[in-house]
Amino acid sequence: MKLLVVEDDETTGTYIARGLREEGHTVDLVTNGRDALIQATSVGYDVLIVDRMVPQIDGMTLVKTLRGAGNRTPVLFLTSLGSVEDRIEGLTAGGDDYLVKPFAFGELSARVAALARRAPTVAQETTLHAGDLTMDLLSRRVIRAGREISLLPREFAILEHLLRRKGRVQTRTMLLEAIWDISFDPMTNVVETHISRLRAKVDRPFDTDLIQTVRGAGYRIDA
Amino acid sequence: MKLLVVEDDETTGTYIARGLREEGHTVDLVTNGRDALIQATSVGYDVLIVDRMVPQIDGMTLVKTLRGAGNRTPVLFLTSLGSVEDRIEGLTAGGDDYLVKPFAFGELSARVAALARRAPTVAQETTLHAGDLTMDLLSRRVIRAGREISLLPREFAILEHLLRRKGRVQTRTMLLEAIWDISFDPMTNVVETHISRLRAKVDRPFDTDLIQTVRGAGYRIDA
DNA sequence: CTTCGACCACCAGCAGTTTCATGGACAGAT
DNA sequence: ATCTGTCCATGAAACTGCTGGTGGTCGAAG
Repeated sequence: MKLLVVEDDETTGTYIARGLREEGHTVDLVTNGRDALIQATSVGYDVLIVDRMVPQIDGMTLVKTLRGAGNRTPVLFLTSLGSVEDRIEGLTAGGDDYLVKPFAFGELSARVAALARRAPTVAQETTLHAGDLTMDLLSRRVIRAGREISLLPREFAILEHLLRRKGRVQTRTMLLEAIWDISFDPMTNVVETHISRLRAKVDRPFDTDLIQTVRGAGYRIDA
Repeated sequence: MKLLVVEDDETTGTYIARGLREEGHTVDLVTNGRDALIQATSVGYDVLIVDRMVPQIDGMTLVKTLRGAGNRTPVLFLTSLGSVEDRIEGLTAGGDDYLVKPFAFGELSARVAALARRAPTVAQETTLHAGDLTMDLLSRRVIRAGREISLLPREFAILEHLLRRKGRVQTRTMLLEAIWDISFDPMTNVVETHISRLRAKVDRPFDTDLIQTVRGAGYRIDA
């Protein structure tokens, strides 16, 4: 099982990591929130073990950020704070379990195993690609050929939708339902307009066109 | 097996219902979307057979509504013409299969049986093959001998129709009804013209011909 | 067995229609 | 006031159906 431990206290961190490794798991250890975010988004973990109090990005914010980006990896919070409020906050932020220090290693191990069993994880994508274009869902950034492209929210949503369904034609109706959440024909060319604006930013300044029109059907980004 | 047929055309509806009853199934028949919704939610069916175009609530919306309510009954769509857009939606909106009218009853029967078994192969039937040619319905792409062929909507529809009925001769009349949705002779040679254009793209650049003329009858793609 | 005529199929080009792209105007939200 | 989302009008491009000429096929008659 692949685990990430986020703990700034060196002693505690290595102690946990060694214990889990002895149980046969692969363990990465980072000591601050930013590294944790990078690791968690670039590597697929089965469970994250996160100290509430770590430098740069605190554990709570870290998890909220991951959840916001669609990452559903189960999280076990470690904390020396044990107030009821803290627990509630931890659980509602998307953290799946909570362990108050000091704890017996056996309990940690058992909870990690339980979390992993409860939510068999598939590594979550946080970046989407097509050709020389990269979309980072966490930072909400789009880069093409080294240049950053700034997109409006709606444009971002459309591009994300197309990228997630790379190679498949998306009809106007599908887009209307997915992006605008309406299931009827608005009798206008909203979709065309937004596609046009998106193209102006994403395709026009570059040589090759990513967004393709499929006449009589819809739009598509090539695989 | 308990089945619900949603079809507003009386002739077709009773035809389907009788055929299925003769196979030993219990069949309910309704002629509009609202009755269908009521029936489907109050009675447990094994498969729904739904015409795309029915009064009050159209087939598409009906199924979406059911899915939204957590109903996972497999659905077989019946669609007469079917614009390209309609077809793509049918494949991805939660309907498990679709059948283009006119169809052989045997085919309907087989598909219903497959759906009831929840055979995953049916739902994934989004690519059609013949020789070295592959048609991907989702991406709306046709590849032959590694090369991509770009087809116009009508050409695409014809090729799809022929591929779905591989080995069987399709008469001009059948094509007119299936692709153009007209049941009279237009007194022109539309079909020939489009077949010709299709051949120019699909057959001429290659060694062997897929589309064969059956003199005095129609066209066929060999199995 | 060949020839002829009738029929059928093929195909290139044209023109009408439909569909799509785009720039600009406008209204609502922040 | 600025930014965002929507609507509208226009022009361009794509698509479709038709026409008419050409070539091929079949059967019957010579």
